[in-house]
Amino acid sequence: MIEFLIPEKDLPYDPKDKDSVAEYTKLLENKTLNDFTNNVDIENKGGNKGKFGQKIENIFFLMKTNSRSEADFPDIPLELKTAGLKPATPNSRRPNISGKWKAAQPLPLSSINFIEIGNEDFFSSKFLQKNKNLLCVFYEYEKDKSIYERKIKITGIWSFHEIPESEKKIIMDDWETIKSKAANNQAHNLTRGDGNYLSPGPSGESHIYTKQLDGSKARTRKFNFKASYMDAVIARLGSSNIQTESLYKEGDENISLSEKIYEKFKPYIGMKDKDIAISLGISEQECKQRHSILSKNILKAIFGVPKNINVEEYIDEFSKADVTVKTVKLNENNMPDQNVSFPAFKYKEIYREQWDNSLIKEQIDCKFLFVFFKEIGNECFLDSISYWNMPIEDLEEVKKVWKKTKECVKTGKIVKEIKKIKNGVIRLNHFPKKTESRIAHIRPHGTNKKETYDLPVPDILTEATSYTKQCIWLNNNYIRDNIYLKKIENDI
DNA sequence: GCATGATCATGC
DNA sequence: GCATGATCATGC
Repeated sequence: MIEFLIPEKDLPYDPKDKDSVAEYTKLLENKTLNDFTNNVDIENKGGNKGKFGQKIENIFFLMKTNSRSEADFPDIPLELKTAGLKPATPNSRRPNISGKWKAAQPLPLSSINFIEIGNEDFFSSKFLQKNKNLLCVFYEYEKDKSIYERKIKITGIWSFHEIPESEKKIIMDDWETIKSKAANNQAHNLTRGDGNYLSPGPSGESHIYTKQLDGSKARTRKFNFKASYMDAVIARLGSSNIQTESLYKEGDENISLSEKIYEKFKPYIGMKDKDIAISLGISEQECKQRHSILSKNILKAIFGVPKNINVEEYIDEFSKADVTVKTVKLNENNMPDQNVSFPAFKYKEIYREQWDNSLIKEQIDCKFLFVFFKEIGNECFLDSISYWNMPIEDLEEVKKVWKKTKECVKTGKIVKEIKKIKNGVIRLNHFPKKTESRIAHIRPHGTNKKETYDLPVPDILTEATSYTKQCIWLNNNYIRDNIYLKKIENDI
C-alpha cells in the first residue's frame, strides 16, 4: 500500500490511472522542485543517490517515503525513474540526431540475481515485473546544482508493451544473453557489450561481488538501458522528429539483430570492391579509407540514407545499440594490413577520468560491426562481417593500457627521446607500445604531428605544454586471432 | 618484416 | 579547420 501525505481522494491525480499520472507529471516540465515547495532541507551532497526521486514522490506526488520493494505506483504498476540529460552536440560520439538532448548516463533498472534468473522466463521475469512501465523524469544535468534546482525537461511513460515489436525482440534477446551466461556460471564474464539495448551494467563499488550458481563470485550487476538506447527514449518522449530508419520491416521481428545485419550484407559478400561500387552507383575512389566508404555506402544503400548523414546514427538499431562500424582489409594470410584506430583522446580528460567513465572504455566496450575485405593478388573482395564485442578479460587488458597512458599524462612523462633521423627528428614517447599488450596500444592520430592537445602537466623532458594527438589502436594480430578467425570457427 | 611515428583524403 | 577512418614511411 502507498501512504499519502493527504487523503487519497484529495490528490491532484489518480494513482491507479496511468494516463492521469502521466498527465500530472507533465506539470514538472520546465520546472524545478523549488517551484513546488518552500521547505528546502539541506542536501547531503554525494549522499543517497535516489534522493531526487524520493523528493519528487514526497513533494510532487504527495507520497510518504517507505522502503517497500513494490513499484512506486503498485496498482498500474509504474516505476519512477529520474535521469540526467546532456545537450546533444553534433561532434560528440553519440550526437543523437533525433533530439536536442541525450542521456548523461545509462539508466539503471533492477538488480540481476545470477541464481534465480536461470529459472525465469522473460514474460514472468522479475526484470519485466519490475520494469514494464517506467515513469521517466529527465532533468538537465548540471554538476553543482542541488536537487531542488534541477531543471526538469522531459517526462513521460516508457512501456514495454507499447514499444515496436523489433525493439521488444532485441531487449528480450539481450535478457536471454544475460540469463544464459548466468545459467552457465559465466556471470563473471558479463560486460556492457553483451547487450544491444539492455546491458548488464556494474553496480556499486568495483569490489562488490555477488554469488553465482556454482558459488563462485561475480561482480554485482544491474540491468541497464544503455545510454544510446535512452537517447532514443528521450527523443521519443520529447516528441522530437525521429530521423532514423529501422533495419526491420513489419512481420520480420523474429530475427535477431546480428542475423538481420548479416542478411543486409549477404548480397555483397564475395563481390569485388570495384563491382560493389558499380552496383551501388558510386564512383571508385583512391583514398585511404575507400573500403570504409564502401561499407558505409552498402549500409546507406539499404535505406537511401541522406548523403551527409552518419549511418551509425541513422540506422535506428545501430544508434540505440551504440554500434561502431570498422572496415578492415586483410592480406592473404588473414592478417589486417593495419591496426585499427579510434578518435583521439584529450590529455586533460584522460587526466581526470576513471576507467568506468573513460573515453577509451566507451570506444572499446561497445558493439562492433567489423566488415572484412580480403586482398588476393590485385583484387579485393568483401570477405565477411562480424558483429562483435570484447570479452571481459580482454577489456581488463585494455584497462592496463589506459592506466599506463593516464600515468604518463599525470606524471608528465611523455617524450622519451628526440631522435635525429635523415630528414629531421622524431619524438619517441612513453605511451604503451604494441609490444606491451596483445590487444591494443597508443599511437599518434591526427592530420600531422602539429595537431596537438594541451597537456595537464608539462612534459618533463621538453617542457612542452601540448603534444601530438594520440588514440588507442587495436592490434592487427588481435583482430585476426580474436575476431576474424574466431568468427570463422563459429561459422563452422 | 614489424613496430612506431607520421601523414593523407574526405566531408562537414 | 579539424575530426575521422584509414595508410604510409622509416629504421632496426
